Amino acid sequence: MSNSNESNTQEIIKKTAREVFFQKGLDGARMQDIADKAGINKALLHYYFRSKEKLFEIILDEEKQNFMRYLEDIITSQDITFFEKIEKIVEKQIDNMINAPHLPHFIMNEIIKRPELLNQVIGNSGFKRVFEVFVKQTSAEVKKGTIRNIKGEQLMMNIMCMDTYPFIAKPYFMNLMGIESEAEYIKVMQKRKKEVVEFIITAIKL
Amino acid sequence: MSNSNESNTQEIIKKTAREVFFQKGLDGARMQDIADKAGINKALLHYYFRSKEKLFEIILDEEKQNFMRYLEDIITSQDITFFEKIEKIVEKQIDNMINAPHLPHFIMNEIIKRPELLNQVIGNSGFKRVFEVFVKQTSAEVKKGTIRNIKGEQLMMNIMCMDTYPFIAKPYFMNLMGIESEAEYIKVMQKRKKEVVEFIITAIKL
DNA sequence: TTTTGGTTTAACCAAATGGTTAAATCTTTT
DNA sequence: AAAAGATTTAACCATTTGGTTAAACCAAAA
Repeated sequence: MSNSNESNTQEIIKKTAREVFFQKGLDGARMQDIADKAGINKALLHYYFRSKEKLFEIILDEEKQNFMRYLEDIITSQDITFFEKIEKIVEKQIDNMINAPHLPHFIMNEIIKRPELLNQVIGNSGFKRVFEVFVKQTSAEVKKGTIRNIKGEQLMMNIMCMDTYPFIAKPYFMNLMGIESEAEYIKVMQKRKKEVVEFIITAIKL
Repeated sequence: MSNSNESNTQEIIKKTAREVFFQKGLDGARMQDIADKAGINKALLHYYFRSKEKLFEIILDEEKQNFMRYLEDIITSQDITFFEKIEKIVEKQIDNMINAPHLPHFIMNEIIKRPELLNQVIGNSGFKRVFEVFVKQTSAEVKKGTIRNIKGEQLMMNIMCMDTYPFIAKPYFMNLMGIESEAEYIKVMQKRKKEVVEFIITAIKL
């Protein structure tokens, strides 16, 4: 390895650590394993990140920002219809899952182990406020008569369920559907986008 | 504690261990913690279950049987309509989640860490075969013209998503919806049953 | 060339943890 | 009362693992 790699090596470590933490969790992850997979040694690991907890916290901080934040723009936008919003939400959410398939499971995992994390993860995201906006928008659409009577909470829940769970239960669904490779599963998920949109729209449209 | 508790104590240990494993995972769980919460001591733990792995394996074996098996009766039954089947599947599945909320997350967690488990969990369940039956039934309904053109794989995926994910992301949804207690969340999930059924039926019915 | 900082090596420490053991105690059965 | 099994206590061991340290090495910048 060459010199002046400060940011480079640091990034390699973080990228590797992210993968290991995603797969094994905080407890299951081993510093030695991270070092090996990053192609460096344990001493250098601690040279950059003082401790396992520190490293974990940094990665959690970075990841939690990617968790749901992007929905704000779509939901608060004024120039598209409610149905178009749903379409964009589904597409964006599934795209994000394709890019970071382990994220929701990882986040939930750590929240279950240490419930204190919940506020840290959700609190800062501001998604709660956006969520309430969506709930009001849903009521408005019901009043307008564009969709049938449904609560925004349930609708958003259904959307998030259908976008997220196939990635949490990926190995399960892959086996069930006889899909062998990750690549093929991603293709199925790409196609699934418009299936889900159609499913939701059909379920609520009047 | 009294004597001749062989089965009794054994059950207490398993019940406690189940909770701890569900919450902390195999790596995060501590034998001392299990012993404390079960109101016994570490020595007795090893007296009944030789090792942590052994204990874990026993619990995993018991739990994986509760995972999805119950769907067979509903799907293969001849005397109810396709829509009634969906209704029963949703109700049964949500009921099961209420009784064992951590199960799917727990199972997925361990499968991610040790992919070899997948065959052990799904293979024996026989659900794959039942799943294929459902897929054929869906095609048949499409041909009959009772439902719109949709693949059985996607439909079943949607059903499982909406039944399961709200329990995996329970802390997240609770916070989002401003629900304070587990009991209240369960009530919401009870009500949700017919919402989900309505949602699905509306999404596919012609 | 000297200096600086990234990197390795290798030995080491302390704490946590799974697991064992032996003896004593208590309870139920015979 | 004696035997057998359940349970506790408490000490102990071996391993894993996070973390530290000191010395040496090496590449690039000054």
